[in-house]
Amino acid sequence: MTTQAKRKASRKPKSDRFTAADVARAAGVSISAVSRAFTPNASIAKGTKARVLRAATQLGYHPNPLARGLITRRSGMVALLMAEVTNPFYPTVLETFARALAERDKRVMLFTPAADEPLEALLPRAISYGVEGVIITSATLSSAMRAACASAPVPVLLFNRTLDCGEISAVCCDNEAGGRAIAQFLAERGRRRPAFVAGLAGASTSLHRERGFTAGLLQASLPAPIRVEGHFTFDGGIRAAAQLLALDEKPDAVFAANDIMALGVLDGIRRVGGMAVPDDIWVVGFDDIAAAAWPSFDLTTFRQPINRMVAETLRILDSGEGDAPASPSTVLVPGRLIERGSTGRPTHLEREASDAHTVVGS
Amino acid sequence: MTTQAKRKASRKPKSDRFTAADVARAAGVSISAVSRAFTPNASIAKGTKARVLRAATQLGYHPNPLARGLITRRSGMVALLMAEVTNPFYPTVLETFARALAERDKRVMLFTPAADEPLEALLPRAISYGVEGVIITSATLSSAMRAACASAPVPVLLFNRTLDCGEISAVCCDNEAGGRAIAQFLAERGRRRPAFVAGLAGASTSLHRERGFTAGLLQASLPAPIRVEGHFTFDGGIRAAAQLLALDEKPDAVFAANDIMALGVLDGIRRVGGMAVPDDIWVVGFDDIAAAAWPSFDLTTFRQPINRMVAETLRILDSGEGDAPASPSTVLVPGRLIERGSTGRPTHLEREASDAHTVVGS
DNA sequence: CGGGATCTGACAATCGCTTGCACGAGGCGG
DNA sequence: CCGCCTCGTGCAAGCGATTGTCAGATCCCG
Repeated sequence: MTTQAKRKASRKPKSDRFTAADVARAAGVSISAVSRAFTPNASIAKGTKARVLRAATQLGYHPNPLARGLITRRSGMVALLMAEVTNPFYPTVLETFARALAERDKRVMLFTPAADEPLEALLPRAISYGVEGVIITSATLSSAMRAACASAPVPVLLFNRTLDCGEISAVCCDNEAGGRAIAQFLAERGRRRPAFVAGLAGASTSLHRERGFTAGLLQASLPAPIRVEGHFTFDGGIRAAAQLLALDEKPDAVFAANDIMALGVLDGIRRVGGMAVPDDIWVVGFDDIAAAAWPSFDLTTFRQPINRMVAETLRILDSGEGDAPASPSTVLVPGRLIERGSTGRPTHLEREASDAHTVVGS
Repeated sequence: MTTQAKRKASRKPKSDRFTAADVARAAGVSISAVSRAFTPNASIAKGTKARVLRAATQLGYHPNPLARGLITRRSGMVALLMAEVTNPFYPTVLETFARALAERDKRVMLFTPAADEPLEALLPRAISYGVEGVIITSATLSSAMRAACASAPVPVLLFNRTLDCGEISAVCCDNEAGGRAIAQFLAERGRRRPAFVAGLAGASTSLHRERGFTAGLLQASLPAPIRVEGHFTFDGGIRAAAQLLALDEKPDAVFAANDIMALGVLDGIRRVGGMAVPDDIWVVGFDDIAAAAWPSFDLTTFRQPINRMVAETLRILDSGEGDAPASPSTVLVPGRLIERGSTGRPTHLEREASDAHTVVGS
């Protein structure tokens, strides 16, 4: 009663939300009981739990994540450090994470490094929010950052990149296998002068894709690829195409380390003129972003299984929440080559025509 | 000393982070003083504040946002409810918000509605995290949602959509003016049979752009546009193009309610064949996403000033944090027509050639 | 039918911080 | 030179939850 009076007297109504005390009163139990009702396998009688939950539902009560996080250090939030939002691959990743976490009743907190700000400044901030884990998708990692990650009080995970030192867990598409698959594919189809458009210098993704690609070519008795830089951007791809087509001995196949560059390469080739895809030159990307499937591009690419990668990431995160932070593990998820028009596969229109057995006049 | 011993003896080291108590000890003041040092215009002597801040910097201390949020209800987080992450316009918005908020030392918490989940279920969850504001970018708003927003204990803002009832604040590009500008532009350049590709039925953006477009056409003594639906998606744009080109009297200009549909329209036109852009038909979009500028598309579009829109949104958010939640306001930010090849402007290549006065052989 | 083992739920301390309140120290005018 | 007002500070009571501890209720079995 006093509490109620006090609550009423308090100037601000605070919020219309109910607290554990309200639920406790409604269910005729103590606050602890309410807490336990919401704590998995806590010591509470089945009947009491049911009563509490019913009252809670009726009042629309949910435990306050902030208050809970203050004590348990588990706030129901996961930090996502993401730098390259301009690459369409990452928004998809972001969305997949958000949905997958929402299913576990967790939220994603986004950290985007400012231009001048080093990544490692973000980590303590994220941790101070009591996040349950940190997922990093940034292309390169300074060694200072590496150390900070390894000694963080919460699990830190790398997504779509790996680290040679086995200090930090990582989930990644099998980039090397992908590069090799592409090399093999191109070799089998009779391509003889391959080129590679690299991404950023320090990025493991670009590195591993290139390594696999080169190895695969070698295995097929082809020369190492002509190599140009594309900086992981569309414009970089355009410039790369210009460079490649300015060569005396032009390549007959280009593998760009990601889709956005590959699209740039396609546009660059069109712009320069004189060579046509796929008649004179083939183009292959990596990621399988939505635009790769657009008719204008119809880009052959290596699909990264985002769903599986996200699922693996969260699995590791969950397993790392025990007291002993599970020893760092690196998970490589296999991808898949998606064959489209940029490597000679009939375009939609032609496919439809050839698929149509009852086509008039055939 | 005793405290220190206790801290050491405590089983879990909790975290290596320091608390206000540590800083207080280091600076030789009380915990309250530390708190006040970090509270803008709190009653604290200048010297004390400096001493505290120095100690804090030395220890790398930052107030715990969770604990602070528990009391003040201001956790330094802003919720972003965003449904359509597949439209490349929104990742850019997301990033802009993240950066702008980071400058104010705030974070963005992302809420993505699950397929079956109605938007209004997300709002209480967001509020329970003590967010300082909620920004909604979802296309349509149920009336239940509207009511929930209006009575929320924190400022709720609509981004890139407006509501006729003036209950909720909104920041939006001036869509109607944009539609009108496009109509005027097409009319002046001699287009005579306009078409409009609509987005989603209930979306204010599509509605207002269409209204402005139709009004502008009327003003220029042109007929109302032929109208097809595109559902705001690339594939929808492709289908819309097919529909339009199947007509007996084909349009000579298409305005799609957003860029992603416009790109689809371009690809659809190519695929159907028989008509060329811009020789036979013009295409205009809305948003100015990155892909609109790609040479393959070279799409004329109406640019939304994301930076200004985000700035306005945060301004309203800040102003709404006083006790009296400022009366709902709707801000319309002007956009700008970006003329490119899809409406007859010379392509990059041609521009470069004509710009180059010293071109060999000219 | 009674005693001990097993549960269950209440009490209270705690997480890290904010803030109303009271109090002591100065500054100033009278 | 004194009292009053102001300013700065520390104390302590929370914010809304979790959780170890412990007393009372329940239950089983001899």
